[in-house]
Amino acid sequence: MFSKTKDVLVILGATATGKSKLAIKIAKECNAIIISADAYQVYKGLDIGTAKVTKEKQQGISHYLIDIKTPDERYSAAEFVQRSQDIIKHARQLKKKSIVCGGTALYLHGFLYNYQFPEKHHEHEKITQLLNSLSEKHEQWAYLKKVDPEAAKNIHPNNHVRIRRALSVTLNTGVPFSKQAQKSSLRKDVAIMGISCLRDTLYQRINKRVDKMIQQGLIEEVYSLYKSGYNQKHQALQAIGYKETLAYITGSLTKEEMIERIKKNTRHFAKRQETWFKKFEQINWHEAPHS
RNA sequence: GCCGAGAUAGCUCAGUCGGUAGAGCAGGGGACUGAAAAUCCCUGUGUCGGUGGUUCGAUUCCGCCUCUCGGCA
Repeated sequence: MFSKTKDVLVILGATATGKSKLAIKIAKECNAIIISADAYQVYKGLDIGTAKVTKEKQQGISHYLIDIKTPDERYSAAEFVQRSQDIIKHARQLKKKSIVCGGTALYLHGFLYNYQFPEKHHEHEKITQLLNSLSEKHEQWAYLKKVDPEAAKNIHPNNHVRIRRALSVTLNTGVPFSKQAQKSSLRKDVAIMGISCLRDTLYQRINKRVDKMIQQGLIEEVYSLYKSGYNQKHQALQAIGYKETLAYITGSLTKEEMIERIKKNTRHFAKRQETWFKKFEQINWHEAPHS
């Protein structure tokens, strides 16, 4: 797994394939620390629904990038890439190996291919106003086409989230969004291990895991977040398992609908993860351990 | 047992005034460079329950049969 030149192991795979457990096992054998590549395990209080590894299960292995944010804070791919970089440096000083383990594909891709994200900028007031004034369906896209035709070509007119980002970056930095992304190659210090699972089996595991989450108290967990004042406006509660449970708590879904919805959304999610991973190079695929 | 309603895609159903069918969901595929567990795109052939009849032609009309769901016994 590790070698002289590769002291970082990336473990990736769809949700519910048993990555975390495997990471701990390897970390114990190889004197490694674990860095979580997960967009939602960073949040304190989101434990059951994110399948966060408990302290006991961590078995003394240092886990990084877990519980570093409160649910009202934001987190991003750029922050992950930056922080994971720093942690690996730190680990090297301690003569430890690093395992990057998670399922947030954009983060992993950003890490592996050294994404250079645009300089952090504060959106100018004027630009925010301008963007907000472009409220009609395809107005923003038409505008993007004017300022960055290349980006407009690659982003579907309906994809308002990405259009909005492309516009914001282009207008605030003065450099077209499409020119910001530098193609770079896979970093040399990593080995990549992918955990695969047959679609049918994976879906069964997901269904089972969701039932287990409910048993373990997902609803109570979300309710307590809700009582603390967190709601669907916060990035943290957009996570699968949380948004649906919130809808149940506020009465727009029945319990059965909520559970089915969580399962379905998790299935869709797993499929999207797999689509991402097909793009990654040099993955050594391994069959998921039976659980 | 009688009366009524139904049987069409994996599911829920629409439809064809007779020219072999289409939506939603599920499922499948894809995009992705500071929200990514987000956001978005593409993708629908199935003995139209069985059988006989009318017809150039039936999933559509008629008869019978089977099954399902209501109601009455």
